[in-house]
Amino acid sequence: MRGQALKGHLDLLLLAVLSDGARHGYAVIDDLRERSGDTFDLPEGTVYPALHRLETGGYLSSEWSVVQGRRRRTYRLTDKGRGALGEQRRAWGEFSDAVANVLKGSPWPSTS
Amino acid sequence: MRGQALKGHLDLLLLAVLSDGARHGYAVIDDLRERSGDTFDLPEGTVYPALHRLETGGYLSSEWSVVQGRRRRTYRLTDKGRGALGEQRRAWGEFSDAVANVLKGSPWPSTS
DNA sequence: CTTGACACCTAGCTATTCTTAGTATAGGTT
DNA sequence: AACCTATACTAAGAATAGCTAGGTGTCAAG
Repeated sequence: MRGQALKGHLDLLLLAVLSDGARHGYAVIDDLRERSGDTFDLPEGTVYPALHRLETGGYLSSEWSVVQGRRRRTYRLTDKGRGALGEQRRAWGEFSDAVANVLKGSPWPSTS
Repeated sequence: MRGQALKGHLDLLLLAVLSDGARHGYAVIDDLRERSGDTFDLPEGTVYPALHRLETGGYLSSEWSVVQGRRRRTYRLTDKGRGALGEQRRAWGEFSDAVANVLKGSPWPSTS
C-alpha cells in the first residue's frame, strides 16, 4: 500500500472501525491492520491527526483513561459520526462501482 | 464526486480507458464520464496534465493530427503502460478488497 | 539497564488534484 | 457581423490531506 490511494477514504475507515465500538488510537491502528489483512498499516502520524480532526468536526468524542500506567484516549462515534459513516459508505459504493465500470471495459493482461 | 477520492487512482482510470484503444484527451474525458455513469466528470486541468505526466513517464505515446481544422493529440498505451495497468489493477483490487473487509465488520445504518 | 511493545503528540514536507485562466477553430444563431 | 457553444489543448497556482520524522513517557522482558 504505497502511494496515496488512501486519500479521501481515511475517514471512512476510521469511522467504520469505531462503529464497532469505542477504541483508543493505537487499537484503531491495530484493528485496521488486522481487518484489512495488513493492507492498511497506517503510521501514527496519519491516524492521530485524523482522529483529532474527526473529533473537532464533531464526528467523534474522546475520553482519557489510564490503563496499567499508560494514558489512553478512547474515541467513540457520535450520532453525527454515525450519520457521516452512512454517507461515506454510500460515496465509497458509488466510487468503487464507477471504477469497476471503467475497468471492466478494458481487457485483462495475460495473468502477469 | 467531490473531495479528493480520486487521488492515486487517476492513472489507473486513464490507462484503462486508453487500453481500449488510442484516444485524444477530450475523448478520454468523455469516455470516462460515460463509462462511470457521470461519476467521473473530470476537469481538463486534471486530465491533460495527467496525460502529459504519463507520457513523460513512458506509459503513453502521443501523435498529433488535425481533424476538421482542430489539432488533436492522440494518446496510445505503450508496453510499459500496459504493464503498469496490470499492476495498478492488482493494486486497486487489493485496495478495494481491504476497504470491503474493514467495512463489513461494522453494521449498516437503518436505511437513512 | 537496555530493548521493544505500548501509547500518545505535532510541525513541516510532499504529492497530486483542482482551480482558474488563457489560446484557438468550427458551426450555429441572432 | 457578433455571439455563443462545443471541441481541444495548455500552464500556473491553490488547496488538501496523508506521510515523514521527530519527540514524550510507561511497562515488561532479557
